Amino acid sequence: MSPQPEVTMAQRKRQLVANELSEAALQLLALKGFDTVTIDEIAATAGVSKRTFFRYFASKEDVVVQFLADMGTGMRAVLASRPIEEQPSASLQHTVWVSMAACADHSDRALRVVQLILRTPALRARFLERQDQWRDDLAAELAQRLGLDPDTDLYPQLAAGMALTAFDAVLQRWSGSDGAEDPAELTDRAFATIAPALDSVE
Amino acid sequence: MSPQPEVTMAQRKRQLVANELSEAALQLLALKGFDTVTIDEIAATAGVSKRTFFRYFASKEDVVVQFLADMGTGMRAVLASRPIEEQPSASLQHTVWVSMAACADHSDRALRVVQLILRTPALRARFLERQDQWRDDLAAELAQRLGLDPDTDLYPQLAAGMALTAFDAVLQRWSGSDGAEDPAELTDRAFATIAPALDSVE
DNA sequence: CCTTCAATGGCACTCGGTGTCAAGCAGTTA
DNA sequence: TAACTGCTTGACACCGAGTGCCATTGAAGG
Repeated sequence: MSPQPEVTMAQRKRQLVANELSEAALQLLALKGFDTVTIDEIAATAGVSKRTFFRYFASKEDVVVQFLADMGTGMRAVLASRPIEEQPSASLQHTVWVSMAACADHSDRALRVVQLILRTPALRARFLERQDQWRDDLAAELAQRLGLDPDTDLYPQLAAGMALTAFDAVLQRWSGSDGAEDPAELTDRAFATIAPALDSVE
Repeated sequence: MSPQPEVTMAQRKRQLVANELSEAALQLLALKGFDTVTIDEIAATAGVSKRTFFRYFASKEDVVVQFLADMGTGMRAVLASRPIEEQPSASLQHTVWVSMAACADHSDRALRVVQLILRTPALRARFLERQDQWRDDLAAELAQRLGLDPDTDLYPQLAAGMALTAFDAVLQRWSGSDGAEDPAELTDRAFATIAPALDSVE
């Protein structure tokens, strides 16, 4: 009768502590501001020690930004899954659209997190850092798809940068409207502006 | 007989200490890596105390990134100085071109600094932060020039983002080639790709 | 000569972050 | 039940970044 449910109890407990920590951090940071809240405070609220906090998260910023971790590899995977015949603008638009949809899905938590990130300089900096890595990933994938040499052609890097510029703009509007504006429609509008540059390669 | 040469000796000394600090930091950081060098070390090399270091620079990253400080306001000023009839792509291209030219001018120092920034994660993060502010500035200037409402139109933000994407790509190539590639030519190529999107507004 | 003011150095302190170690506890084997 | 193993935890010491405070110095100025 399910002696080993594939996940040991230790693993479940670990996940539980991570959630506890994450939730405590989010609440405190949103309430009191990023730099007035100490890690001891967060850890104490979650009922663990400061040392344990750092066994789950690498830094104070990471508690908030961590949920964006695999979004980068996710974006590259989505882009890679598009048909090769598709126009770059369409492939990239779909890629951004999927990420926005992921946010809008659990908009309860995602919206709070995004708003906190965008209005907190230290967190926004980490977010930009992540985006920078995503750009490299997308550029590499684009170069491969189009058979371009990323060392001579500027296109992959520029196209990836434009797509993420669109993503950033859409995310900003979406969070600025408290989730009221439609992510899909915003994405459409942004790519309507950008597309002429993305597809101008022959 | 110029009793007050407009600059007091205290001011000159201040500038001198700043240079000393900046030079010591650049040399040590490039030599030993960003995180293995302590601020005490930098200060000692420059012949001052750690406390004095923080009277000149807000953080360890600032010693390196500081020289980019007014580049942002500079870019906005350049954009604002372009004739209004000019196509946005041309105005923005010129704006980026001026910044690159500023780098290429004192390429002795600028190249070292840029290379250090781009290959050091902590410094690159600060650089991205700065760029983020520049984007806001450029977007605001664009919106004003074109009579657009930045709260409804996505164009200003997107156009500014694309221009800075181009700037980033060009800077990366330039520093990657140790200054061998021509900044002006790189800028031309980048904007050749981007321009169709920038001028598609009617 | 005396005053004023800015720059400095030293010191103590907070906080983020890390290495280390001993203790607690689940699961396993005898 | 006892012993062993492996993982998680808390406590402690420690380092470096960054700040507040105060006493000292030295240049400028009356």
